[in-house]
Amino acid sequence: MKTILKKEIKEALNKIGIDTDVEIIIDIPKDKNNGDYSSNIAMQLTRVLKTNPRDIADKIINNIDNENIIKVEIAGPGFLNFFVKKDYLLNNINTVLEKKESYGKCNYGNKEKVNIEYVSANPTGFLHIGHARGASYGDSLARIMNFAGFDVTREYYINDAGNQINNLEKSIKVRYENLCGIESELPENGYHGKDIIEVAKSIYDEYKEEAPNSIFRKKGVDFLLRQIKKDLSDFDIDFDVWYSETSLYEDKSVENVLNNLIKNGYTYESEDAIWLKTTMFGDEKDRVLVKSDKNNTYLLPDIAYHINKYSRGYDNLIDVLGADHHGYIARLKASIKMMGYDPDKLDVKILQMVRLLKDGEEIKLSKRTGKTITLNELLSEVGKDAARYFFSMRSLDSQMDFDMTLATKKSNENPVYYIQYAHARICSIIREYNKEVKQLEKYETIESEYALDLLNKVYEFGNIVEISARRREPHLIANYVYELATAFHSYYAHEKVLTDDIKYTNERINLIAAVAITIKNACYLLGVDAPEKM
RNA sequence: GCGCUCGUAGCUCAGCUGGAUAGAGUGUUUGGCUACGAACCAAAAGGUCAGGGGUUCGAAUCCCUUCGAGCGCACCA
Repeated sequence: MKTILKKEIKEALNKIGIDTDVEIIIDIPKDKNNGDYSSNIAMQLTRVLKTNPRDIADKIINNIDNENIIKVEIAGPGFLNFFVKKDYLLNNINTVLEKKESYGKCNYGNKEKVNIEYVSANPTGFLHIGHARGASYGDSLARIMNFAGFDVTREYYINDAGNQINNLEKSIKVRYENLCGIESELPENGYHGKDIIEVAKSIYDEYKEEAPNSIFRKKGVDFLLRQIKKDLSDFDIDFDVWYSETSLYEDKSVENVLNNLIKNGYTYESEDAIWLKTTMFGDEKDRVLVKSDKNNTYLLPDIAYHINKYSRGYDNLIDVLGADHHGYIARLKASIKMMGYDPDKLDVKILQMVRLLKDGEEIKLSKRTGKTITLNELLSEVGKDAARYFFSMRSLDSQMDFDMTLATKKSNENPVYYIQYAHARICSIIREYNKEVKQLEKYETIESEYALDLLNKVYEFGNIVEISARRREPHLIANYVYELATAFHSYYAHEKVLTDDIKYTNERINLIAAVAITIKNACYLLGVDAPEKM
């Protein structure tokens, strides 16, 4: 409908002899007295044409003629308010029933290849609540972009090669020795969490007191990675590719990248280390690639990794990182530029920190002390749907508080139940109806304000998916589905669905069935279930 | 000190990238089940959009500045 109106306005402008490249924007006014749709085009054009916006609006109206448009009004300073026939809304009921789980899909993405990398937590411990936000965001974004017609790859980068793995190895070994009754102290940068004790225990169970030195590293990474995969899967988070940092050493990518950078003169040696001239491309200082002890910094293999992703032919790369990594973006992008790739194709999404509260007091997360709340604990205490929705509903930019006591004790206050309740209610009515839901040729009895509001919301869904994908903001879907549930609950309270009038009933059953499909699809995009009973 | 992200109702947050009277939830006050699920609906109250300047027909939104918060500013990852 928006595109029809845009075209209509464009043609009207042509008829008046106005040729402009000003984008025509169609809005849906909050107040229904201002029409079904509105445009501010006349006000936009005042700057160009230097005439009164109401005069321009008047001319446009006189040149608009479309069977779907009932009337156009000029309002306020010069808004064009369109009132349109409701047929398109009513016909949309059949569209929804026909498309079912693919209702809301579109071709906005044009099959472009997108790689989204998220979570990518080091396999040095269990996932904790801080990872949950990124996981939730990345997964929902992948679902949404996929729905919007992108060819999405979900990827997890496993940092199984760096210094932190050496620390992991040492930490496990100490815990293992403790189990064997040997006194032993954790190293300075060791991991203190109970997850490490679990790893040591599993090794002890397998080898008793005769574990060979060589196995701690591999056993540790394997054990933790297995647990990470399980936790993510319980959280309904999937990946297509698990990319190992070690493999970048094995196939010489890291070496090649280093040689390439040296060859092209982007490096220099100083104080026995190899530096990269990232300041050439906007970074605030140059960065070390190879330390004086000949070990690589994190940056070098990460460049190799990103170059690998580029060379796999993605049109767009998305990295999801925590706020504590934002200073890292500039050097990464500078490096990518040096390697001859376009850094603008890489979009780094920064998610703000989650502050964890318990009984209103802040709990500091720390891997060193091992004081964390794991993803696993979160799931068992709060539940997957409540947790997923909670993370989905806020924009990435907001720092959020997660109050465990509130989340567990008052779990019914989580808006996700409000949404699921709407879905369950509809399913319950359809069960009562106890007949097959079939498309109807005509819808003639649906006309109440509540029903039309509800239909409008259902109709909006495709548009919301597209905006959400374009802006890469899943929280728009979360807000949308909440509003849809509100529209349904309100409708439900004002109008009965099941009556003795068969035609009346059939039309309304189709209406609410379409709502249920839309709720379910939106919930799917958020990784939330839409149960039929609760 | 310098960068990034923010500051919106008592609290937690939206606000469709500049539009019409700034919206939800929660909390407070009130009304509604012998109706297809009351985990619901309806109503009231609650605002200097952190403060100050600027840009224009029009600013919570863009620019400058002050104040405040979180996070960065490693030969850590």
